[in-house]
Amino acid sequence: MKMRLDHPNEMLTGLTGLGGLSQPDVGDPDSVRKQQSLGQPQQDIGDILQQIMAITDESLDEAQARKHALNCHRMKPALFSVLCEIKEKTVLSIRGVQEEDPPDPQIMRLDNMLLAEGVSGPEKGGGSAAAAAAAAAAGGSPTDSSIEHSDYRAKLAQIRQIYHSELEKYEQACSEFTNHVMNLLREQSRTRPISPKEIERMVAIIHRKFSSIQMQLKQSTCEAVMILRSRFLDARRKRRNFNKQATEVLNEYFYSHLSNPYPSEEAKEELAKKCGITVSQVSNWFGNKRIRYKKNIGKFQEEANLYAVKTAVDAANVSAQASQANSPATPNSGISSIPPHFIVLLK
DNA sequence: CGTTATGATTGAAC
DNA sequence: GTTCAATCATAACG
Repeated sequence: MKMRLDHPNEMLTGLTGLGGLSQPDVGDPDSVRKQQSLGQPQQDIGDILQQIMAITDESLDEAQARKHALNCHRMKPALFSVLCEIKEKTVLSIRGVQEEDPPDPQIMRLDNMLLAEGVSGPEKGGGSAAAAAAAAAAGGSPTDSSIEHSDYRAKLAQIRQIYHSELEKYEQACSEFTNHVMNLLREQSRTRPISPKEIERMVAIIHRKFSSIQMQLKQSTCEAVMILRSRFLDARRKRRNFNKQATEVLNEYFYSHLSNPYPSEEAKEELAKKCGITVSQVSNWFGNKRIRYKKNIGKFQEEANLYAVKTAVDAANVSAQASQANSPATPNSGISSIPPHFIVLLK
């Protein structure tokens, strides 16, 4: 199975666009420069670009020094307060882009499924519980089914491992990136006003972006699990016949209740226990048997006679004992020739 | 091989 | 929910 997982870096590039979004143009380096040369004629843009392009490693120190000088400029506090004022006015327009919806229904759905499948959640113990339940549902003799499912479990564990390592990677990348951005903002807050709310908003944006990637991961993991399930757990692919004794028991019941071959829930449970199969398998068997018997009664005649004799003997024994004990029991089982309305009266 | 038997699944019906 | 009918996919058989 191939897991299509997008690399975190891809979204990092996408995030930069979002980060700048709706950010008022009050604090870029350009405006700082303008503050410094407030009284002088406007500098040519080309000039500035030239300066930027001319920056080299050696000039970085110089730039740092200039920045420091800027911070210590006597006009700085006053300008900063002006910026704060502007910001105060524009901050109103920023609001309203804040509505959140933390309980994303889709991610909840995926989470639930991964949990049910044993991919997320507790280690091995919980993981094999789902597999064990599936094994029980698949039925068959317990000897060979465990071998098949060990393969399944190994594959599931593999998916699980990939899922968790990817998840961890994403989380690490997310916190790293968040830290980076926060540091950047904190650094910038020395030259432009940045409210804690803004930082919060930024962090929220980052987290949202990362959680959308997480959802992709969860989605593809779910897909992989579903494929695995259909490959290994689709019992149709590895059908095993019931053992002889089980079919014996089922046939016995079927032909001894031929007039009404519909076992009740309790009867099904008992048959299931006797045959070492599940209740739904019993239901399947009776469903198949009824339709196939009806379709070609002739073909089953021999079988019917065989079991009829068998149960007739049993019934004879039972009724003999019963009639010996007390009142004549109703030989209601077997190929009863008593009309339905009499049976009703006898109940 | 092809054929038949058989357990499971699916979709419609009640 | 169950049952029927058709169908699928495999096992068992010759």
